Amino acid sequence: MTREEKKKQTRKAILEAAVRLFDEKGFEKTSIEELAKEAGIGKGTIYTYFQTKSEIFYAFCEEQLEFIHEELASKTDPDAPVIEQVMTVFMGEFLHVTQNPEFGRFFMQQVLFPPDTDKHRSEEVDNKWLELLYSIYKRAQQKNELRRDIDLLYLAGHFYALYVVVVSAWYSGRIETEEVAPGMRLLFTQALEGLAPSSDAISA
Amino acid sequence: MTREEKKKQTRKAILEAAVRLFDEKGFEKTSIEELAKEAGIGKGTIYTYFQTKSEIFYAFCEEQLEFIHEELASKTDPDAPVIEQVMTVFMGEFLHVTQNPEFGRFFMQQVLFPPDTDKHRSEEVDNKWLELLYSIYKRAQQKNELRRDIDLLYLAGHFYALYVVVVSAWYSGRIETEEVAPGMRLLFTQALEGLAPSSDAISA
DNA sequence: TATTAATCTCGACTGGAGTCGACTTTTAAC
DNA sequence: GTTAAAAGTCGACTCCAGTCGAGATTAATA
Repeated sequence: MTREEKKKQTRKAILEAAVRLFDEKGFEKTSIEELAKEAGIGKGTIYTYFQTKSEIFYAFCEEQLEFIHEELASKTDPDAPVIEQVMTVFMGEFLHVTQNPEFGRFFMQQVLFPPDTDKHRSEEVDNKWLELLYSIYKRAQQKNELRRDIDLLYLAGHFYALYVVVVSAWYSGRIETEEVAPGMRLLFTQALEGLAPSSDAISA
Repeated sequence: MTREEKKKQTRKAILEAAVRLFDEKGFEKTSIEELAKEAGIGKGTIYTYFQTKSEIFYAFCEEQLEFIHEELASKTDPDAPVIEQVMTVFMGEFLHVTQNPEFGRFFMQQVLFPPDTDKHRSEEVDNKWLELLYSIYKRAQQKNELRRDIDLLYLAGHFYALYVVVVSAWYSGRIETEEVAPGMRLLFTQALEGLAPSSDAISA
């Protein structure tokens, strides 16, 4: 069907224009009208493909996620201590997200505290992450690096929480870029000393 | 000076109008023009008192914080176990922040990931919280409920991180309202089992 | 191919945040 | 008290996200 194909092409054209413009001028400074022009269509047409500007943003994130996921999956050594794997993943994410700080800020805001309309979208993004992290935690549990009586979700939540607060501290200007990695490592270590099965097992 | 006084009055009038309208219709649905009308001044005048709409929001937060702070300070029993004190504070904050979910969502977004222009403002809000929490952690360290070799900032960051991730889970619809308190308690307990000085000291 | 229904496209339009410069009020100097 | 400058007030204006309905394009039927 010619019609279906055309729709897919148009959708792709919008997304490609979005990648180009968001990368160049950031999300907030790119207007829908510009985006439409860049994609070679009318403004109103955008809204038959995406309901809001932020929905375009989510689609954009999914593309980026796909990319960074592959990179990270290949970078992490499944036999390294869990803290190293988690550091690799989160530092990779941090560097990627803050490459364009404006984009990253919006990304964090939307994923952590989505408006009702975007809940579903933000959940999908989250789930992709959880998949990647679950495999790390599960393996660590099997290797007895992490307590087995803790639910994977709470394990994931615990580490994720620490990551978020570090990124937040960076955005608030409370820590500098070079303090991010050591700060994160310190928090993870603190967490591990409690999360580890035996009392005085792991330490920095 | 009559002029100074007048300015203070006008500022107060704007803030009072803001409290009324934000409370009634939420932040995003209150337009500056309405706000100006309610305060009995012109739209442009608002901008001589506050640079952006979100700055009005921060001033509003400071008022709210003042209020909830007093309430929480009186509610927390300094002799209770640290986990109880922390639960009281964060659950109090959670209930307050999510009383108007739209407001709370915006609040969390702005305080955690402020745009450059609002960094200073968001820091002030944070610092007020840290003051309250520091006193709890410090006392707990003295009572040997918390490890003494951990910097207060990292202690605070650790608990705060867990609070944030729970609120985020609630906003993302991953947990229901009645799961917030037990979820938070579970995470705090996990954290404590590592943060506590001796190996098997505290447990749920 | 002609006709009609369904679908898609568009840009003029609405409403709200933030700007700007003309206008008004206060202060201060004489 | 007059007047000039400084400070404050205002709403018309710009810019942008999102809406809407009129017009164009495609699909389906005969």
